Amino acid sequence: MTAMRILQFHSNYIVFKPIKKEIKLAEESDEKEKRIEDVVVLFIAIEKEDNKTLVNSAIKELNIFLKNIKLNRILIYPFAHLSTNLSIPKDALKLLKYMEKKAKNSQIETYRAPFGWTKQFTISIKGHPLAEQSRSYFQTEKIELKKEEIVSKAIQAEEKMKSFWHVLEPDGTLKSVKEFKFKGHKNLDLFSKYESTKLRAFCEMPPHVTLMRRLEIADYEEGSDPGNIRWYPKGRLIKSLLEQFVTNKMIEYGAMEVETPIMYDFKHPSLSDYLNRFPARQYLLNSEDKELFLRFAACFGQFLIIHDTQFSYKQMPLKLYELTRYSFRREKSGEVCGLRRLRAFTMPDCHAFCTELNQAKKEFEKRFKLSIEILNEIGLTKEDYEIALRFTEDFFEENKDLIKKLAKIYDKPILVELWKERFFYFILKWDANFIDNQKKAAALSTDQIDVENAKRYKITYVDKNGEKKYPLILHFSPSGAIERVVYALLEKAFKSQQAGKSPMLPLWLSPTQVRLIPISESYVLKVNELTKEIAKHNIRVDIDDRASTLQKKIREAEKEWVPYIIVVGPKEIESGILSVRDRENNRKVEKMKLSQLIDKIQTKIKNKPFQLLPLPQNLSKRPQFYG
RNA sequence: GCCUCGAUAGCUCAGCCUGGUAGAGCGGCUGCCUCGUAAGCAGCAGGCCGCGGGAUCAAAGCCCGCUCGAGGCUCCA
Repeated sequence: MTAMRILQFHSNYIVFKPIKKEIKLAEESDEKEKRIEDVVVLFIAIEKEDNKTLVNSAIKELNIFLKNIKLNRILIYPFAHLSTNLSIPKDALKLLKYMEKKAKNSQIETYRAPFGWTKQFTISIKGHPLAEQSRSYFQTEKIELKKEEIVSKAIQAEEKMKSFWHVLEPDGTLKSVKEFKFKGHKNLDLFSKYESTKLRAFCEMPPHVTLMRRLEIADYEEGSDPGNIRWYPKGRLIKSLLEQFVTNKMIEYGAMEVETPIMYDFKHPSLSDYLNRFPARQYLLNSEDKELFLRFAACFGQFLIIHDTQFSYKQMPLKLYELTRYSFRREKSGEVCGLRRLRAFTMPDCHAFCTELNQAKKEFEKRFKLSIEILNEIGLTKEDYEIALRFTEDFFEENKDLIKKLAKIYDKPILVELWKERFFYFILKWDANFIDNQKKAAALSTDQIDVENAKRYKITYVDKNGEKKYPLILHFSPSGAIERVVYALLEKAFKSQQAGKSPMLPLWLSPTQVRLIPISESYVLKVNELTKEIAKHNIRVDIDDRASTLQKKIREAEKEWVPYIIVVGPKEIESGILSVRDRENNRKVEKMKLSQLIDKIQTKIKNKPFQLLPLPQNLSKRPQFYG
């Protein structure tokens, strides 16, 4: 069979130097050392049967390859040692020159090492999978046949997976994305484009990263793996409050909180099957004779519990809940970003085991409402996120009632991803997506109806007739990863700042809720009494007792996003009327009694968890974690 | 994981192209000021110029590799 052999390397650089002419026909050369950076080097031996047609198809393939690796530079390097069937030098040189011309004609930056010389070379080859290739170019008919086979298989797989994008209106009508008018739904438009066309915007450091550091919430930890975050006291407080809040909500909903291990035996029979389908993103660790992996969700722990649990239709839907601190996913290094996408994250995860589809649908709807409520109480309203619903054509035809209900509950257009056939383990899924300042979407809450894993984990319940049956499993995260909620709150605050408002966190999450600023040092002692009085009412209050000016202290409190700032001097001490600077109300100073302030705050943070200030009450006693 | 860019004082950054003594502002410390709603004044301390290698008489600077970060690609069970 005729074939042209090319050994192809994507190299960081190649240095070569012609040493000695080998044949009469050798080209002229200056015999100087040449260096070419970031180049695809093609080592070629021209064989007897090689011809222009083969060169043409080689260049064609090469073009595709270059596009793939986003490079446009090649070096044609005659290398006789590749073959024992070399053509005569005259023909070989002719063909090499033809190849050079063809490459140049198709806009490739082309270099060629001289023909007919012994050359010395050093090459540094890149590490990616496509960097080293040996290619053979066959006669044309052969190539086409091969391609056709590949293409038809790819099309089959793609058809199955292909997504059709629609928008579901609150009244339940389904329109294709092309038909839908996005006017007035800017974020949905962005989201649909993000999902379907993968269009990305350009920005510098994500705003929330700058903020999480400046506000001493969280920071990167270089001493760990990328995507593992350090949390400073203020950040730990915020995160802890969110964790408590979501957990309380889930217990109220009727879920039973459990705690399960973070690492599992790689060889466990129920787990290995599932794992081997997705080996790419796991953290693996070896411990003595065991191979373990870190969980990437709470599924394993809860499934293993429920596998050993006796339950019947009478106890269903049965709900288990766990706040995983942490779940681990070894996301690709280029995807890890700030608090948006981590490798170690805190995930509230609740599984509901349902008897059959009707029960699952009912539960699904209940949780959909619950999620919207939870996000809202956290401080993320329907305006802050967009919902996507994903299902198969069949499911939609048979369950329009549920889809319509969901549309009505959300009361805002929903992006729909429709598949011809089921490809994943679920038949229905929704997710809430936050659109950030870089116009990137990040999923928060999500729920799905899983029809595969009960069988895989041998989870059964006993039905009315005493028979063992596989339940449907709902996978629910009421808020999404807690880190991601913090990210969304910070990005939201930045958005409001861009809109000319004072950025802030919700009052119940603000590390300092009230800051007292004594008018001068001589008032510190008296103001301290006031601080204690306010702290008694479960309000996080602190006092700026540092030796600095009043104006500067106010500026710093504003930069810290403190919701209420109170300057205290002789007037306040005598009258008992406080001048309260209210951040939410455009930083206007309002006069009120201490009891009024306490009432106001307590009303606003009613039903939210409380935790004490995690820092010294006196600012003079606080270290500076950042800046 | 790939491509491109970046890393200099606790923070934000200049210097790098064209190699030859390490710079500013903020912050910190000390002193003065004792202040009425977003930056008072002065002085001092603070640097393995991300890490490792190379070429050079000489490297923050040039070359190679690595780590971490950003954008893009890809991916997101």
